Amino acid sequence: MNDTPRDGVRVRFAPAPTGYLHVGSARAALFNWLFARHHRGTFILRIEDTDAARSRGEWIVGIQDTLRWLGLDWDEGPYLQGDRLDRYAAAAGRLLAASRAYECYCTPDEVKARNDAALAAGRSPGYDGRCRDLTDADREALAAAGRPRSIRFRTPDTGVSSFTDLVRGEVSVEWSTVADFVIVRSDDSPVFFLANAVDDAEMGITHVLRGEDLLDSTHRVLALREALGVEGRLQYGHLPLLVGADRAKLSKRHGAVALEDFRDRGYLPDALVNYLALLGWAPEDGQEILSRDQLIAMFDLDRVTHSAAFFDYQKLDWMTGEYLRALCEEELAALVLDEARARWGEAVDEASAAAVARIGQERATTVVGLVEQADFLFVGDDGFEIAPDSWEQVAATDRGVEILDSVRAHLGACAWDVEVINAEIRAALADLELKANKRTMPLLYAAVEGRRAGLPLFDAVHLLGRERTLARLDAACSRLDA
RNA sequence: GCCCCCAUCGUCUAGUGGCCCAGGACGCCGCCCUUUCAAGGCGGUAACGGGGAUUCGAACUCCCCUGGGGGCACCA
Repeated sequence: MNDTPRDGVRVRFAPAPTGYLHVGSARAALFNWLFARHHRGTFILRIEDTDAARSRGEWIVGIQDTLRWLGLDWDEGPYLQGDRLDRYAAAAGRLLAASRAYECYCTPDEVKARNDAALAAGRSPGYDGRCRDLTDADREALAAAGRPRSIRFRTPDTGVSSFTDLVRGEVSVEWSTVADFVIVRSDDSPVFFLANAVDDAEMGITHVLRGEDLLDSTHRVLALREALGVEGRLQYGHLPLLVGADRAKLSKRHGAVALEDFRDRGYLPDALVNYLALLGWAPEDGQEILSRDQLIAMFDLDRVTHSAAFFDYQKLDWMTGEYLRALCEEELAALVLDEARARWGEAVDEASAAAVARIGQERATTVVGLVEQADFLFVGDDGFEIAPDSWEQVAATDRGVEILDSVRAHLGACAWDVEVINAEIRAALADLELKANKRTMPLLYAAVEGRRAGLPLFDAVHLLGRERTLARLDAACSRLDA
């Protein structure tokens, strides 16, 4: 597959292991992956675990599992920043020696208090530079007094920082509005900016694609690279944010945002990848259903959009349905079996699952939704019940008792074949001069499937078996009669 | 408070000065099909935030306003 020479693209996905993989991060990972694959470059996974207080080993594992589930394979890594602390310390030392950084003895609480005060007074927050020009004597005194020491990067006082964003074009800011920032904590651990700049340089990263929420921090990282004397060029591209219904950055309160949630709800990785790719990017020809290979072939940063995108669960559902319906019977049967066993235990047999897949495929939207429609089949007879709202709507059916009785009689001794069942039920209704339509059928659906709408009734009855079907018809009948 | 980014149907978007009284997709509405509900087919509703400027001509260029979002941590 790869006899074409690489053009040297090296990108990375660098999540902090402080929680599950957020769908917004996954989208960023996907764009990096697509970019790398499109250019036959290298996709690197790097774990930014410099925040010891929030990082957890289990998340490192979880993020990798989820990336694999999504099908985003990486070529290098995972590199853990926790394994590379000496490099960051060395870099900090160089910055200190060159006076590009300085030791700061303000505590986080003090800085925060001063920021709050500034804000309250109508001034801008941001480090006020108190420790910027300390003398050696000052530092000795502060250290002797037992004050903790962090290291801050000295940002330029004047001038403009500017870079060409891969998706937005020229982006610039006045240095005077950018405050000095901490690069090494008082416990000597490196902060994101430092580790990030050092690693991108040492790992030979060529392009960085990340969320727009990191746009402002780019100037600071670029300044760090410059101060560190990094040679190679690094190009940044900032992707539009994913937002919820209120247009705010997508978060937990908007619904499912953890990738595991999508997996648990029966979404397909291919469908999710396809949908995510269309959030902030569109192919030239407007086609929407795209395979991974097509995405890779067509992906182009020039076609990344600039404004925030609303994560539309409805469209995701539609797209998932498209993929489900395109699956072959065996593939869908396997998914149904897994989901049914997750819901109803190992007792669920393969044949039933396969049957559900076969009769439900053309109506499927999600695997979970499909299996829910088949609950009537998997639930034990003592556990079967008719959904209250369905019963309510169906209980008023004209001549309900007669219908149930008639159907019961026709199904009592006929051959057990879908087509025969079909004919018998129609005959049962014909006896009453009724037809199989939306006025009569919902009652039967409710009686047999526990809901007024669901999998095709004749197949459902066939799968359920005569005995169980008759019992349910009886139960519904006596309930209606009461 | 300051800084940055963004601005086409409800939503995702196409559109880079005339092909646009703006195209596609999801959703929604209607019809058809039909054993329910879906799925499917057909049709419909619906948008260039406002104001200037440039131009023979602006959704597309520039400016202002407005609106939305993001950032300003010893989080990333």
